[in-house]
Amino acid sequence: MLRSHHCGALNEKNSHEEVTLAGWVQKVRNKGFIVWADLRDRYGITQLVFDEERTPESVFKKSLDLGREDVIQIKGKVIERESKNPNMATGAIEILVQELTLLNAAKTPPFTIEDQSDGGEELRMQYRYLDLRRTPVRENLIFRHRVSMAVRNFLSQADFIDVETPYLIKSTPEGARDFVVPSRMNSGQFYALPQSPQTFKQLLMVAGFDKYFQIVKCFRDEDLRADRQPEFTQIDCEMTFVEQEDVLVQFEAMIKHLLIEIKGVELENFPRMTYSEALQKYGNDKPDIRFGMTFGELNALAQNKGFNVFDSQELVVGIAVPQGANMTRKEIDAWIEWVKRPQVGAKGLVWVKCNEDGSYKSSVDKFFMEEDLAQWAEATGAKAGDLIFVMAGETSSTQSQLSALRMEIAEQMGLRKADDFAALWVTDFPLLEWDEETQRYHAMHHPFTSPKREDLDLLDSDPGKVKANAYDLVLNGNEIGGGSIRIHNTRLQEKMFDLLGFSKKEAQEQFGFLMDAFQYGAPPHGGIALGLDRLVAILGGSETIRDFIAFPKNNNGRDVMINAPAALEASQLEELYLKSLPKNPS
RNA sequence: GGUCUGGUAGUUCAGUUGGUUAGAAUACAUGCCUGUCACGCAUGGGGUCGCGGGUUCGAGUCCCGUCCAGACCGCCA
Repeated sequence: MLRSHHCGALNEKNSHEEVTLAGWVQKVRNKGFIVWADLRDRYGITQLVFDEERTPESVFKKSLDLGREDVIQIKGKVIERESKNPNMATGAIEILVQELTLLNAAKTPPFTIEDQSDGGEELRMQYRYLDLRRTPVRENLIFRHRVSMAVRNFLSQADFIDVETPYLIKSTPEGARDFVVPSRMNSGQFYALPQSPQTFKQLLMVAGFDKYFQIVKCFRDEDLRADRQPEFTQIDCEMTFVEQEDVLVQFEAMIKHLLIEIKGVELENFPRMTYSEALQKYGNDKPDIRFGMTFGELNALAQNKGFNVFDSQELVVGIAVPQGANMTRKEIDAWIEWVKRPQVGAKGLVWVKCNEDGSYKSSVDKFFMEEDLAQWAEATGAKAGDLIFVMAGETSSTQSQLSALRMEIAEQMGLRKADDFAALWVTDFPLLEWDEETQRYHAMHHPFTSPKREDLDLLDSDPGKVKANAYDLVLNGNEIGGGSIRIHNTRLQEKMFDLLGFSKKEAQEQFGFLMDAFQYGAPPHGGIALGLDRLVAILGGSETIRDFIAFPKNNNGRDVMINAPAALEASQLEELYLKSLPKNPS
């Protein structure tokens, strides 16, 4: 062993002990007659002292050459400090060094390895192995480890079995774009990386595994976001002989367990909200319910009163901003500009100030009486001192625009607190979604989701109205999981593919194995998949999953450290039966 | 595919209306310092102002294009 202790271990009780330590030089403070060096490892920092009088001369001389991030080993004696540092775990002691070995000298790193680094995002990603030495980044990964272990322990104790499923599978046209991998042994053919182990876990249910889980990488070739990476980790679960209620109860218990174990927070029972209720009240199928500002529909109150902008629209809807009445005209205008940005895309914003004295002042005073505005206040739940923002337009876009405004206002008012947690289930999603572009239905969840029994008749007459046995788990306004009760009947599955525009032949080619399996005694089953990256980030108080991934990709899906993706040599392309492409001039 | 913001010293940033030799902090180097711990003090080196073009007597600054980064919209069964 190169060390007897780690750098967070020693305190007064170890005084006079001879120890051997190894680690990285965090910082050197040279006072002339005496040199201190902070020695760092994963566990902490221990101060080394080199002294003209008490350290052998050759060792003292060597200490003058120590630089940041040098890897060293020292032997010395634990002594009490003359001036102690109460802010450090090891602040009462230091090591009087007798021997110093430079194990590996380090170049000066391009940014400081401190909690508050001077390095920017891009540079730290390029030298991610240095960034990972920083305490906050290291602790994020250790935090992830704790969450992941808590999940494993919980599920294992609940009789779930961890089964690995293949990464080299088959591309399917449904859903996200696939990452594909050319096959050398099968010319012109390609594997695809799984977007989810969906069909495999269903086959495990057919195989009788009863309860399965896997913490597994999934891959989607779509554009990135702060909360989306092309490869990400799911807590993938499936259960046999269950109905929707069983799945919700099981995984609500898991999330509650995690919150207690990881954050010491006890959650109330999760509210249940239907998809349509979520849209009506929050304009969003993943509402943040930690604060109010719920939607108030104003169609009946605001239409046909002479204000043309409202009259022709499908939906007039408002929210009450608490204590918003004292906003200045300039601040209100800034919000109007904000919603008009192309990312939000609203045409405008009507405002009503609910003054403390019970009077109302609005941007539409010409068209509405105070009595009208008082009714709006009631419909949106606005109290004296609040401000009402109103939007009008086509239902779904207006809902999402007002929702964007609601979230941004809450963010700026500090209502989205990182250490405040509220989860809910969103249920009764539509089974299908009409896609204007391709003029056909898409599965809202995925093609294996079962329709609600009471809606089976609608499958032929009005498929768009069919509700699914599908549910999402929402935490603090983020979708952290989604699942469904699956189809386990061949005929229903065939019907589903038919609705989605698959020919019999296509369905057979792509999912024949699954429909075959359903004919050999497939039990009723269902499950859920939770995004581990997002879950960890939110529990850790962030919505940026990159901070909780050891080696994440950047905005363009690149790993700037290893510089991937990259071009292939012509010989390699040939071997894979791929034509060589013109090289990117960069 | 689109919108917005940014790109100036190793790093993080400032740089006014277009006008002298482009600054600060930090990091780095050298020296000093008898208990530092964000040590202190002094000195020093360090710049293709992302790249290309244009306007102008003159461009870090204005215009066009382009590349890179970040956030978002589309997309994400």
